[in-house]
Amino acid sequence: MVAEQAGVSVATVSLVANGKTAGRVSADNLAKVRAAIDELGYVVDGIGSSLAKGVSSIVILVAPDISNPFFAKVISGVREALGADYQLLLSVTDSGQFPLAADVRRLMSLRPAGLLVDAPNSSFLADLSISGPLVLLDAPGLAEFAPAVNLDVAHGARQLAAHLAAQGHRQVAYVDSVTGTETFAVRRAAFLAEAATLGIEVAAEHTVETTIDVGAAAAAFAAAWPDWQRAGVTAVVCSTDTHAYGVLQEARVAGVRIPEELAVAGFDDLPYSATSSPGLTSVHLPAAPLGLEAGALLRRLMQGEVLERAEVTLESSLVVRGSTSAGAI
Amino acid sequence: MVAEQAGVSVATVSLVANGKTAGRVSADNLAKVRAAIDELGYVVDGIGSSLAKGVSSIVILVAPDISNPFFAKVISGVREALGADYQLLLSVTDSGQFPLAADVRRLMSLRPAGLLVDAPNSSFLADLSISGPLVLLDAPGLAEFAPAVNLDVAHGARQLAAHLAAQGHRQVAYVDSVTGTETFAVRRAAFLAEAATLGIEVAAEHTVETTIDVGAAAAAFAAAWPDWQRAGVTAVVCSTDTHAYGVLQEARVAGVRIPEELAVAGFDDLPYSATSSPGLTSVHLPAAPLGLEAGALLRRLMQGEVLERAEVTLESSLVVRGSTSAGAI
DNA sequence: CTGAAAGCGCTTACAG
DNA sequence: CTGAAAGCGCTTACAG
Repeated sequence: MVAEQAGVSVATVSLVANGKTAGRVSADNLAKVRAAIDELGYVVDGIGSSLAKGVSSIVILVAPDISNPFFAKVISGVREALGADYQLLLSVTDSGQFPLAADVRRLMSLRPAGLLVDAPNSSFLADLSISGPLVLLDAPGLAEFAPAVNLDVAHGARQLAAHLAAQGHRQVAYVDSVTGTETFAVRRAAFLAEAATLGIEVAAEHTVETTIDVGAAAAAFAAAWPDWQRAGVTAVVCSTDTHAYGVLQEARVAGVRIPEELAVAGFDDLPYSATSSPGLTSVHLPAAPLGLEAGALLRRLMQGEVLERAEVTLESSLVVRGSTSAGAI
Repeated sequence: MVAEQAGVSVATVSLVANGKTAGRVSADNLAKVRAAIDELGYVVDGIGSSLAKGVSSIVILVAPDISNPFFAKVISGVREALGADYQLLLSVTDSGQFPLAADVRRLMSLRPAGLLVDAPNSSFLADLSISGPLVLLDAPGLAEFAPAVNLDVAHGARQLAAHLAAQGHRQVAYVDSVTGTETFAVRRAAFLAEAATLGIEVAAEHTVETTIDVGAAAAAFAAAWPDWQRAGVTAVVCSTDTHAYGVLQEARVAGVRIPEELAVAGFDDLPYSATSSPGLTSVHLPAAPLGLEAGALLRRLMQGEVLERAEVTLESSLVVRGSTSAGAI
């Protein structure tokens, strides 16, 4: 250890570097060591430190889809909550695909201080069996596995159903996501349930599923629209805004007038939804607070607190724009 | 080391786990160790391994703006090139902000096998002084620091100038990005130079700068448009599509007809650019190839090859859509 | 308050 | 082909 140039033992340097000097290092030595550290530009070796301590200062965020702009806000929330003590690293997979539990286990061999898992499905969590600090994001119904911060997407979904009903829609189509993530099941179930009570029919044959991709959604809509139109469908709800962009795109190509001929709505309220023409009606999800709460929870866990079955739920709400309402932008 | 249950030494297990058995482990022992590993679900501890070897199997990708959907494709290209031998971790910062060299130095204490740095500026690289395998992405003019994979954005920029000139525009405004990334300087310089030779004027007072954010761009445009309009500006070029979305949004609010009254174009060709209404004319940048080439280069470096001043340049090209051409979608 | 020593889990010459 | 041993850079009881 180079910083012994301060004329003290490695033990003392370690104490200083870790700020554990309270009543254990003389002011004199403290100053000498600090000077040496500054001078040499010494940085504690993360690997050696991690091995000795048993954990690193890394927090790993596992997520199936970082390409989603929604996610950038979640990340900045997490970073804010975690502060400078921990390094946030993203485990990325091909978009929409969840990593294999085996991959995560390999990540765990880096001894992260904590793990954040976004939008997991239950089989993934069951496979995982992780011991360290773990917080789930957007994992409805999975609070049994670990503390979770969830979004009440159901609330927004019901608002959306009410909005469409108020606009007079009676036959509605649904574009679902193929990923087996719980949140999509909740979005759909909540919307369908509320729609049913309001006299809106969402026929099984008016439901399609695609990956979370503009092109895929556009193609699916193109294939389905003739049937839907014939059946009197006047609105389509998409499980994500990304799907909705595909529908808007294809609708423009096909000359379908939005919202007069077809109303379109999505979930997520991505930044572009305010920009598209017409603006996209969407269920707004609080991305930054999601990251912030999850980061705060994980932090407490990493500091040794015991949080059993902690579950925070954040509200969602409908933002109405021109894609469902001729009056709006 | 638990897997000694195979009845061999830790050394032998290590050999097997690292696939270095060629002529060093008997078939008999090989089988026994493999069986034990499978049975116990043993995973080599990354920390211990890294400490002994001196490097980990982590590749860190440092980037100023992962919220950009463009980036998702870059990442998937990198992953594809890197394969299963390396774990890709993203170092995230607040969007648009580049990490401090000090932060990166702390990351380096994780002993990554390699480093990928996207869109750096030269002062960041000068501060960095990294020794291990390092590849730059989208770092025009910085090939002196490390092997780099660049995008020939200048080519697309010139095409854009030619396109606008052909459409008869003579007074054009420019919306730049505030981040000090080289690529933005190149985009602007190439566009301005070509525009000048084609008789297009881009007055200094018709240039604004904002962060890469739809809202910020919209606000800047709203403030500038009255002046621009008075001065006869008929087209605005944005340094990113994200800026252009803000312009489109605000133009709609202000009742400016696109492209008749104002033509709008951007750079990046993000997925949403095909979806907006009108579609956004944009300089297409090959995202996935960028990641793929950079990953391949880094891989060679990590395997010990020496690549001096390697520089790969990928082409850009203009995609014309309705925002600059009434005939297009 | 301070330092010598053990130990974290591995890998790699080295001797056999 | 195989195993005992040293060492990677740190941290943390422990003895002084």
